[in-house]
Amino acid sequence: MAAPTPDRILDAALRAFGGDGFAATSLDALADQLGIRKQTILYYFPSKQTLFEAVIDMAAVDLAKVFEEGASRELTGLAQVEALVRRVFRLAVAQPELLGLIREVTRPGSLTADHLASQVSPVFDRARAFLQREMDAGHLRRSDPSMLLLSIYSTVVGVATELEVQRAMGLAPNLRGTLARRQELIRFLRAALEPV
Amino acid sequence: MAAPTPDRILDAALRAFGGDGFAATSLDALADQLGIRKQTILYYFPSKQTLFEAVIDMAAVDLAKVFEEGASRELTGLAQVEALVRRVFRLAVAQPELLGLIREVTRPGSLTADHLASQVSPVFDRARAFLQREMDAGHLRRSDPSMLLLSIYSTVVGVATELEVQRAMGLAPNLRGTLARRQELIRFLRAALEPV
DNA sequence: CGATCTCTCTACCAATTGGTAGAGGGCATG
DNA sequence: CATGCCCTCTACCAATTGGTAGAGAGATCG
Repeated sequence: MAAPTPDRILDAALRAFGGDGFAATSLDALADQLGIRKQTILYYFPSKQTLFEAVIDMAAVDLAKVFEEGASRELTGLAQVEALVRRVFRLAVAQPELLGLIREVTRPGSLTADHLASQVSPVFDRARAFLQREMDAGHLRRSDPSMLLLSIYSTVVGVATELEVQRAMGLAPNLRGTLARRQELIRFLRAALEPV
Repeated sequence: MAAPTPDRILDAALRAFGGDGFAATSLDALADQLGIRKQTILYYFPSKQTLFEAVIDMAAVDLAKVFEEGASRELTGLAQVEALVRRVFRLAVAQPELLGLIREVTRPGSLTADHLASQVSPVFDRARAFLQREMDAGHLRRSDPSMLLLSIYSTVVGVATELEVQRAMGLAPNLRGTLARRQELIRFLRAALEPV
């Protein structure tokens, strides 16, 4: 109750947009869920699109934080990659909607893609530079850093996100299962990345 | 013009649902695009949900085909995995909406997930059994087949699907780029999978 | 006290949604 | 010709959508 209204709206909107998607989320439903009227939402965010963009901006900050967090620790090579995977998984458990939001935005033809891209690409640039440095130093097996990053990204987000696929494969989507999946993914990445 | 109306509807619906999502697709828009009336759609598919399920069934058949295609060739280990990756990429180029549809269905809480799951899980079972066999035979590095499969799946679909992410990373989303990405992914998988 | 500002509300609205009812045309079969 | 079936249509509809207009409550400030 202490949280200011705009923050509460952003929070609920993140869950709704990330969970159900932009089109499937109605302002009325959002308002109901918050115990306020739709017009209160429109007072702070003049249109649904504006609200969506605000949510993305907020999400981008959180995401950047996840990446930057570890950058300071000065771990090398695989240790850094592993730490990143752990952080993304922690995020996936704590805020699964945030990863869902990414998938919503990265839909081909999304008008809002640029919005996220401009915020996230510097983060990617730093990550890429890091990988390049570690390869040059011999701490990681050599390969194209951009594509390596894309592969890591896709795998981590995919494994962390695609609950239904996991269910279809017969993997129980509980916490223990998630941790096991994380472990397996790290082994997988290690096998692919550790220097020969 | 020769194609029967229901087939044309299914085709357009796959593109629309896979590209824009279920909620963002309206029957009116679909009909307009086909040059028919919405009621004609509702004649063949009594509700939007029914149409969606029909599209999923159709997609599941196509997907299963992609997997089964290679199963007969009796390639071993990595060669088989590589061939599969190539087939999925070919599919991603030819019918990107199909992969988009998967992501739509695998959204958490999707009511239609069971529908796809029941069709796809036998395919996964076979793939899992294959991996297990190849590991036992020493053709692949040993690891948990389920999670390995999930990792492969996530990576392939992710790399093939997330065009906008790629754009954000500065990778041009053209055909040449896609092929390069495929190549890098195969290298990545090989590094992770080839027996020590 | 009166004025202004901040916030949330009620009251509407035009447009779009998925879906129903049923007319009518074409074509085959009796 | 008549009957019935297959298909696509026009005509509607109730519900929901995002959004506008503006009232009113409460605090702040002169």
